[in-house]
Amino acid sequence: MEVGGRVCDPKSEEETTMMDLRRGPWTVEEDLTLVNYIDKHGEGRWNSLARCAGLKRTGKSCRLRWLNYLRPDVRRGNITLEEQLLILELHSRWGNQWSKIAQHLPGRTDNEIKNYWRTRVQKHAKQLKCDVNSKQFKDTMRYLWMPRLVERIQAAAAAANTSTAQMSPPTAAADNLSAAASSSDSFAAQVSPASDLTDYYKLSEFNSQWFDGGDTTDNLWNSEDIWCLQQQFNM
DNA sequence: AATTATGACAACCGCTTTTTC
DNA sequence: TGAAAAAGCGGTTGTCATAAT
Repeated sequence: MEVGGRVCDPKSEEETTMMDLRRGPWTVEEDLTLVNYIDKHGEGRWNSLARCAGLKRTGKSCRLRWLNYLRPDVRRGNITLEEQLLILELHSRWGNQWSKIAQHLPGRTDNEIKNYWRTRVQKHAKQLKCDVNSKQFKDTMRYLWMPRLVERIQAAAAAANTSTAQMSPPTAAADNLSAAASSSDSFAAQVSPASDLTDYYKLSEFNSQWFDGGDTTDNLWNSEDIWCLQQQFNM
């Protein structure tokens, strides 16, 4: 039997299904086996790949491990400010279409973005005691969080420019992000008529006093920010 | 120092869509 | 053209590290 260029013994397929499949975290040996096999034979046809490579894993599990962790172009490490802004913008347009969003963040996986959203963004919604899908929270993102991200990205770029002898212009990506944050076809224009935004602009003004430049990598709100927003939401 | 709570991320599950035969 | 298999996707859960008590 030949599957996707791979030759497998049909008996081994049956035997494999009879065997207990491994689950849970992958071992270094399993990772090496998978990487080496894909290096030699390419990816795809995951069920037969798992069998032929001798991995006691489902094809699904192999595919996920490869796509989310072992692929050479997977980018690891903290989500940057630019990436955060892009995620917020794209999510406001497309909702939970993680794979679609991931396509616009090279090296990031849908799983990683989904995890970011759940652990970071939804956490803020929870702190504000509002639903992550509520208009209030979306507008807060749109008119407070995203502009603040843009400010921080621009500030970081400016700082980098002044601190290096080799001046480089602001990145096109940063420009695009700024444009995205104010683009007319984006979420805000769709769901937030200007007449409804008075309160949020007030909120923005109100909170600007709290955005005093405290700088952390991924927390835009400190405890005081959260308190103030809560007061506003509870009005 | 031990225990508990929390956060981050990896992995699994169930369902839908696409591809193959 | 329809059935089966494979792939893809989003939601959920499990595991581990670290912070808090």
